[in-house]
Amino acid sequence: MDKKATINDVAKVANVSIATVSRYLSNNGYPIKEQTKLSIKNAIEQLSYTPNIVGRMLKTNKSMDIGVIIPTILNPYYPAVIYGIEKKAYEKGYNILLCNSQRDANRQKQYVNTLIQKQVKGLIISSIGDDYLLYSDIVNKGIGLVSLEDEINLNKVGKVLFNYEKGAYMAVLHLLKLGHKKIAFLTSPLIRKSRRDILKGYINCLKDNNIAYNKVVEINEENEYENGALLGAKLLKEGDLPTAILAVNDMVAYGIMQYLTQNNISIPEDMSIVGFDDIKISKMMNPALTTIRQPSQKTGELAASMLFDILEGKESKKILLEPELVIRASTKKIRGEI
Amino acid sequence: MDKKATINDVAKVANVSIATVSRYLSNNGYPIKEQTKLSIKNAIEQLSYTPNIVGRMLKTNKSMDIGVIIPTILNPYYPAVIYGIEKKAYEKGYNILLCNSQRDANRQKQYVNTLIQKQVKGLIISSIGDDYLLYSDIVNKGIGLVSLEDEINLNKVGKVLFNYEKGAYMAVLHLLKLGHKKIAFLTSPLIRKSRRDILKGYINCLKDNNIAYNKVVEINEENEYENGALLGAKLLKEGDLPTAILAVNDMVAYGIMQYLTQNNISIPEDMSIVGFDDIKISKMMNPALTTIRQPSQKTGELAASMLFDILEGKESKKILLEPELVIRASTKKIRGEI
DNA sequence: TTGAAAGCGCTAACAC
DNA sequence: GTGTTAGCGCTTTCAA
Repeated sequence: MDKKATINDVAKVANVSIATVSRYLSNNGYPIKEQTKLSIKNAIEQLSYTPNIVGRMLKTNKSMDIGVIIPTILNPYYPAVIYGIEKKAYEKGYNILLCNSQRDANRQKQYVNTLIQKQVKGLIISSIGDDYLLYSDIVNKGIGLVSLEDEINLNKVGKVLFNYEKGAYMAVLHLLKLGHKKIAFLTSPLIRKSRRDILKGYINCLKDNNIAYNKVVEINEENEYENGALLGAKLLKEGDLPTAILAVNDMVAYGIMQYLTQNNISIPEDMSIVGFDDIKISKMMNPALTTIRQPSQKTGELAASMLFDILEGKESKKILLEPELVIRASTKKIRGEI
Repeated sequence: MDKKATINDVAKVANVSIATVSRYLSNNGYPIKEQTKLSIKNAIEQLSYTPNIVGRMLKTNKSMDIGVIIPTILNPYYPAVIYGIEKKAYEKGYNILLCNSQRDANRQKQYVNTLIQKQVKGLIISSIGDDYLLYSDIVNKGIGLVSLEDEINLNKVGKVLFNYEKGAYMAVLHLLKLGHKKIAFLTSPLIRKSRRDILKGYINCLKDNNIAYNKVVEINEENEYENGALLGAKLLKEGDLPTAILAVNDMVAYGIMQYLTQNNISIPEDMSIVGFDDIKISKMMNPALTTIRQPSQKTGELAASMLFDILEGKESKKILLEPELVIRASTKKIRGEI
């Protein structure tokens, strides 16, 4: 492997100064003689020179990277968000440094610090925990910050939020209308505001409709795909079964469905279930999942657009996306109801 | 926003030289008086100083970024690969610059060049096209390169491959054993070697078993989720229907299944279908998808490990992962067969 | 139209 | 133990 060529090498070969080469590269209309251009062009090809952006960054302090921190790429909701972000970023010439926090506050903090050190221009984060010192440090350093889902309630931080509470309310209402009176909420650890908001919506809807029965089944650890089975098992063990379930998200709903089916509880005949997210495959499941739609790709696009607005000096905004109930086949009228 | 503090500011506040601060930061056992350490520590906190890695990179030429280029993050196979890569990268302290080529050779080239400019130490790519000039440029610049799926047949390039041909062969054999004699292959554009290898396996298995019927349905464009419906429609229009289908991947299989079901062709009663990949959700589909397992997360881990080995000066390797047939409920004996 | 040179933030060789 | 300084690759001001 040859050592990488630098602008100096190009200048030497082309027999011009590095300033001229730099001007040629920046291609900003600065007048250069055609012949000079040509010899620089040749030198670049000959050396297969690629500019070192690090040199430029140090000089201009202009990075073209943004950081994206998500809980886990294994839940298909997030790839869709990333897709939206990348779409906008690509248009603007930005690259994405992708980090999975694995819902670990320490790991998240580590990543944030690394990203700051790497001089990212902006950061889009679906955050875990509420380390406001960390967040305000980001902002104070002039790094654009946009929060997803769990709001970071700070000035100058863009927010793309979702009305989780209302979504849960709609889901439970749907079940009530189908005649269900025993509805449980099965959830991963309630360590995120978004999840606690879903719980709120669940509780409020029951209260508003004078339903006494409520059952919240929570597990202690994030186990990704296994969450559903754990929750299903815990539910069965506790007894006093519900007739319907609200799951904290679609992936968990799948796990629960699979577990219950294996245990001879059929869906929706014996148990109705509503998910949360509406990831792409939910409509292809069988039974197709009734769920609350959270627009993932749009969330990503909005977040990226907002970030770039902030970087261009515009005010940070707060967008609240509204839920939509998507009724499919995993919910039905309770047995005996007409 | 305050301007970011630099090592100079810290030195000034702590009343020491920048060299001492640098030594303090590098934390490599170089002796520093405890008291000096303390005042530097205080200065850093006071200024909420974060080291600028760009300065260090320029000096040491040691980046801690690797690039990852995949076709599309919307196919859940790739998030799983990324998960594997990130796991290993995190252990090594590397960050990931994520790029979706969208299966566009130009876009891929653009991303590669950007990544080179950004001085990534290595690159893991599920490549599109065969721009060998581009690939050898990467290697010549001393950047570690590992190719996934479609082999980049160059020296010093690590390869994590999968036996697509054998996988397809196994899938078709499975269908033949179930009594199917009319088996079609439905595929996205055959622009990738991996897809053409699947085609080969399909053809060879039919040939080896003296089956005359063969039908390859290919569409012209990548349409992500809509591929399946397009393929299903094209299949029905052509007539002379098969009794079983091999799909180029699971996502496409879902699309086909959905389309056929909507058109009153039930699976597996009227049509058997085999997918390719075995993404997580395939076992949760209904009918659960019979498919060829391609170990996604492991692919990512192996690729990352191999890349880091290359960066440490070890020989590049070639790993061929073997397929596994996962029989579920989307395939059954043909009508009339015992 | 071009070149010389300062300097971005940092590390490391060398000096004390 | 600590400081001085050159220089990494680049942009940009100033001068010619």
